[in-house]
Amino acid sequence: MTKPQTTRQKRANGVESRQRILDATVEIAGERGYEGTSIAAVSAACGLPASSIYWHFKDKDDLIAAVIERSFDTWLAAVQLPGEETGTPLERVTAMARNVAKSLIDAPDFLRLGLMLALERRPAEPRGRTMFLQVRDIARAKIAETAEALVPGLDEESVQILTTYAVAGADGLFVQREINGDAVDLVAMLELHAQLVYEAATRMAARSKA
Amino acid sequence: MTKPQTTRQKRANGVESRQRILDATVEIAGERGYEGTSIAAVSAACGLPASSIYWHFKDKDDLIAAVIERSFDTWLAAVQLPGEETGTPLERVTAMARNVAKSLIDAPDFLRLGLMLALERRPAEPRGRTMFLQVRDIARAKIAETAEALVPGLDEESVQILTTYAVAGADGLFVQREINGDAVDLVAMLELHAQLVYEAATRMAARSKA
DNA sequence: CTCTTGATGTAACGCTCACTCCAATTGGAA
DNA sequence: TTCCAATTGGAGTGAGCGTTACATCAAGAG
Repeated sequence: MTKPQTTRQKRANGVESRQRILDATVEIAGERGYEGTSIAAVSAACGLPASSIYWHFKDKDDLIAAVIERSFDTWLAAVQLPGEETGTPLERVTAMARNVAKSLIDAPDFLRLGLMLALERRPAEPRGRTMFLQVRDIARAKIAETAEALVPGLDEESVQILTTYAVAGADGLFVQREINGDAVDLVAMLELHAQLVYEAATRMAARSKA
Repeated sequence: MTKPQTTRQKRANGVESRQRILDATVEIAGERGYEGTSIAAVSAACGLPASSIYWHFKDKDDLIAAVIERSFDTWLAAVQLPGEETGTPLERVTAMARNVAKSLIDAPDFLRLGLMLALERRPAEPRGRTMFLQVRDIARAKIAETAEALVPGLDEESVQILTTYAVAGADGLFVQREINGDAVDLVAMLELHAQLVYEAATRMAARSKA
């Protein structure tokens, strides 16, 4: 997900410029969506001319995809930081939810922009949308994995249902917070969500064994 | 929400034209979002020139707001149709969730376009977004009302938490279905959601009494 | 028939869009 | 010093945007 540094490049501020362009883009795209993100606006926000943007990125599609990629890296780093891997299964699930909540508060750009792209269905699907769905599947797979590890005895279908429900709850609560702002206590809500999902999981596992 | 028919107007197809414009707009806006919805595209889709669109609607903002308004009416009619008002509280909540699921499958435009508008945060907020948030609060109030009626003993804060969680689950599951298509059984997932919310509610009520 | 009003058709307006061309600058390599 | 390649600056492209002006048409009213 990060560029290999084959040749040392200190002489010009190319790398820094690239970051500044991405910073400006994630801000604007997170506010106005794909179509609403104009190259002129990005240029004004980062202080670099349009030609520089097109030197660093092939086209607008490429720029948006790069933003998704980088903001996913940021979010993934935030969500994986404190690896609380001790305690009861319920405690571990709750800690996981708390991490997700904090990371979504600290780095909301990834999910906000991603959901906007995901809801749009234009004829020629932009690369950014595909990229979002791909990295989202990675997160989904990790959740499924965790479910199987912490709640033994779950059949395949139950895991799928629980995973879908878990992701949906996170998405929905995130949307609520985006709409209502700090009035929504994302940490508390996601902890509640984790608890409810965990209970549903244990019940499904018990039913599956019987 | 609907126009009063003061004078009979049979001579020209004005009312029908208005509907055709709204139909075309909801289709395009549901695919491409606010900025992606061009008057030219709407004009091509409904077969009427741009001037007709501007005769029926003040500007693009007005057009999108009208689409939100009409699709909310459609959705509200769908969700209120079969008034299952008998049975245990859990059965009633589940029936309610089933109605919501069916209505979202039959008339997804309202929520899809609304969520897209809600996630966007442009400087000059479009009327369509405000309209969506308003009608969404209506739905939210109805859920809170139902919670208090079916689960007595809930304090104010618990009602707010439960309502937020209930709406978030519906939003999130809807998004999942928009992304993954028919692979997501929206009816089953929302029934599960209703069950989990109901159990959480009874537990909160019990804890509140103690 | 004429007059009025609702509605459509045609053609443009000024502006912004994504994108390109190319000259200028910059700093390390030779 | 000369050269080269990585960037930047700025002007410009045609296409599309939202919106408007205005002529035109259909039909009920007088």
